[in-house]
Amino acid sequence: MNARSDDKKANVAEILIKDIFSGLYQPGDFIPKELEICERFSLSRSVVRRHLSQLVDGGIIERISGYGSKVREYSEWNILDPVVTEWMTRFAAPNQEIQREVLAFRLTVEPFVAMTAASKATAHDLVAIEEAFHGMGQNLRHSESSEERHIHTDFDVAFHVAIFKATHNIVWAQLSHVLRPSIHLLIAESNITATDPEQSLERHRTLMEAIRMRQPQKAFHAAQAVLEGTALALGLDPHAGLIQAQFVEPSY
Amino acid sequence: MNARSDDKKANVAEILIKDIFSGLYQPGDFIPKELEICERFSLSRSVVRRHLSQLVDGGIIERISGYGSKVREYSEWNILDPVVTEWMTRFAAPNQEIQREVLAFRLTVEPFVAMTAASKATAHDLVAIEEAFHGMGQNLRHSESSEERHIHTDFDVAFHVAIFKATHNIVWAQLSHVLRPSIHLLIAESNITATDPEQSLERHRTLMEAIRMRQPQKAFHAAQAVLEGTALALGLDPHAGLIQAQFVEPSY
DNA sequence: CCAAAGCATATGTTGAACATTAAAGCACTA
DNA sequence: TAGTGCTTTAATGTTCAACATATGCTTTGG
Repeated sequence: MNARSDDKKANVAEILIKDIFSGLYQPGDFIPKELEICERFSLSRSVVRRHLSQLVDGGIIERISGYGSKVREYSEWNILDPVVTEWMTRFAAPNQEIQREVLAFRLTVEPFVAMTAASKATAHDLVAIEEAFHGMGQNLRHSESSEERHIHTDFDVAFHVAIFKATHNIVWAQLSHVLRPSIHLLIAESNITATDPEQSLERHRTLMEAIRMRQPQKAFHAAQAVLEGTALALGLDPHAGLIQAQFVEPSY
Repeated sequence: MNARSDDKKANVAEILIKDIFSGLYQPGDFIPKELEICERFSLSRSVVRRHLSQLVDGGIIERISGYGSKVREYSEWNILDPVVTEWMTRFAAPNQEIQREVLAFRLTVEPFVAMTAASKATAHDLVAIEEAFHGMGQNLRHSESSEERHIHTDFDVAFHVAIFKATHNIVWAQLSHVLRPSIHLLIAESNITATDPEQSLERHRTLMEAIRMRQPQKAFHAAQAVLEGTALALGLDPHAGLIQAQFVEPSY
């Protein structure tokens, strides 16, 4: 009877996810059987099965009828599933490998998104972007407590998502929803280790102004600069696996 | 007592999806209540609820406790969810609007993927791409029966997926899984109406060679050419709602 | 020694009872 | 008569228990 079994409201899916992320259950391993989980958390089979099916939907586990539930290889996980990215944000923050992959993807995609936004953004979009930016500035100045930092991070995420939406393309808008937790993860991590938050804010301002002034190419480079700043704050090499720089320069 | 109610094995989720795609239930409308569905298809509430929750996961419907299930706006749909793309592939084929959206999605994304693949592809990746390409060529020459055409389509899909994988980025690789059904849809449709399959094959070869020769810019344009060919075969305007054209043209 | 039948166990499916929520109708009051 | 609050009604949400099916292991017969 540990602390867990007393908490009737415990989200079994999240507890299992934590155990999987921590390495207690590794790919190939089998997690406890349904009835064991039922007994341990004093839950009915229905609720346990519903939670387990969340893990199945996320590609985390594979259920073998009459045998058990096996943890799948990391490459099989649906990391684009909003539920999974949410879990990753909350429970797998220290995983450098995944951070690097997500950052590489964003470095490929976000400059292009910013460029599109620069040519498509309406006044309404600019309002959203500007509000997020001002929120970042406000909470930057007195970011003593961890709570203040959290608010700053929220505005930072809102800033990036607003740019995705300003493309007025349903695909990018959808991707922003999916990437949202990942963006949150990267920002939260980088803000902790950020050496110069003022400079980061200035990079964001440059990006915002480029979009406002309808300067796609400038927006492209400004977005790159923002993400490179994030990469440096994380101690990652921003140029690992990048190619679009050589693509853009000729157009100057 | 229509034909449907006799088919006990009818997949309720798919039937509802078909009705929604056909416009019988439009965004804002309410679909039939659980018990009505139960009676109409002679199914228990458990199975009906499980199917309805699939639609909820896909963002297709919103369930309001004590009231009903409302069809959500198209923009709310999780078109990146593999299940949803699968449905779109199978039930929305005649829907030009959705085809256009899917094509716009790929036209936005695949040139970037090809570009990344050109700088990242290993010899092993090239083998996969080349095998798919040769498979396309083989089944192009004697594509009399519909079965032969099906094989050709499979190789075509494999070709595009192999390029996604060649980026060696887990996010792009995941996106290829998600896009797979959509790619299949577009290719199958375009192959039927294709006026010049030889020319299409040649465009694929150009793309493959660009990746092999590590020429990111050439790969970018080659991927665009392939997709524009697909668009023309579908009778769609490849430049409708696209933005990267203005980005690419300066580099000519 | 091998193979087929049987057993034990774990997951899959179903139906019913009960709980919760939201809209609509009704009565009471200012 | 308009408005407020309670009751009713009908839908969705939750839980439980019984039964069905699949898998691995054991036993038994040749």
